[in-house]
Amino acid sequence: MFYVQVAMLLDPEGAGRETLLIVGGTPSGRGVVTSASYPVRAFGVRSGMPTGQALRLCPDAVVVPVPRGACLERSTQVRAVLDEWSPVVQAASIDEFYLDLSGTERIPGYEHMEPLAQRMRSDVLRRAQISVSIGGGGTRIVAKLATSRAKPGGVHIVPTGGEADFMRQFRLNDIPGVGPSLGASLSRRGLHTVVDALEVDEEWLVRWLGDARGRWLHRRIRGIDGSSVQAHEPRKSISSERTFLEDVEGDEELEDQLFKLALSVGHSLRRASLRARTVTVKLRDQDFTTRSAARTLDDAIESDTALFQVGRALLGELRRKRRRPARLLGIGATGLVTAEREGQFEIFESKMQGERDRDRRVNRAVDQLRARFGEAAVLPGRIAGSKREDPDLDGRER
DNA sequence: TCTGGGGTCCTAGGACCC
DNA sequence: TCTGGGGTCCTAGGACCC
Repeated sequence: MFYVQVAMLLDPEGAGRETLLIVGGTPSGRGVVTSASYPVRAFGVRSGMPTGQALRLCPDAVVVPVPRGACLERSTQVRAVLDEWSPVVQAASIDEFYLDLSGTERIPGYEHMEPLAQRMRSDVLRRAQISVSIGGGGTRIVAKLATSRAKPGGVHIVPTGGEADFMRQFRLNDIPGVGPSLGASLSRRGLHTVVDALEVDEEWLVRWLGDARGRWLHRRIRGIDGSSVQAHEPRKSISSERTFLEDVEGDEELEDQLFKLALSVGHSLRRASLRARTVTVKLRDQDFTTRSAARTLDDAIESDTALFQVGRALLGELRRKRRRPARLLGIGATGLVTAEREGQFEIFESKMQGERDRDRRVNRAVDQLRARFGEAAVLPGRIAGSKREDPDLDGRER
């Protein structure tokens, strides 16, 4: 419900008054449902569903776009409150956090956790205006499933020692990590519920699902989860992609689009003081075939131009292999290293193949100008050329 | 009913190294 | 003289999550 709550807070007179609210892409475009209010879900609307289909199920629903910036802001606020309640808070997504309360169990028993979680919930609601659900348990997987029992807007604590019993009520599809594919393959073997799967020896799960997955499921359905709560996991990738309103055929237009995406990824990299060693380009053809091409460089890069140059070569490879109108184009950066640490090895500037120090300085200067005077203050020639008549740009800004 | 955008993790095969 | 074994890195694709 996070996206729906933020959309309602953002527009109290409009979306805030709607009971039947869908947050997601426009029905005329190519959007899907990101989230929907509970009354809309009663019509069978689910997230990920094409907005057009959702509106056929619930014709009176109002669709609003995803308020991305506001969601990020609100997520930060929620986290700030949670940080006061637990020394270790891990953000699992924009609207999901794990808190490690180890140590507090010495105070009293689990009965203590229920009122604690209730106070936490009230605090988040009061200070961030977001209603959260809280689940508690001895492992991450149990806590997560407990949260699903707590919804909407409540608390569910699984007592210590009650984990295995708690798991028995779920279907295998409910287990996080069991998606459509694994679910179907379990279903084919007659396994639908946790109770079904508890009957099966680990050896058979391994034989059916492979070593890693078999052992993983065997532990998971017993509520066992080896992973711990980590406060600040470093980012592993930064990407930007776009589904076009209409499929794009021309190579030149694709390159223009790629350039814009590269600007966005470059900006995110520099803001996070990161550089990337690997660049990946993703292309989805008209028939939904999705392909990608990647290249790893000797030196990590952070400038828009370097990202674009590598990306353009990769896009060329993909287009040579298969030439169809493109539905989606994306560019991603992985193999991330912090800009400071990587910088220590830049002894021989002239040997750099990816980008020059000059590229970096130009990009950082442009970032600063944009931060001060707005996004349109400085535009690359490639984009500015087509915007010469843009009324938003007066002479000073150009 | 045509299918978003931001991510993480896993796997399999090939190149390469000692 | 038919063709070891262990390891890392890279690429492409796919499953899965919110």
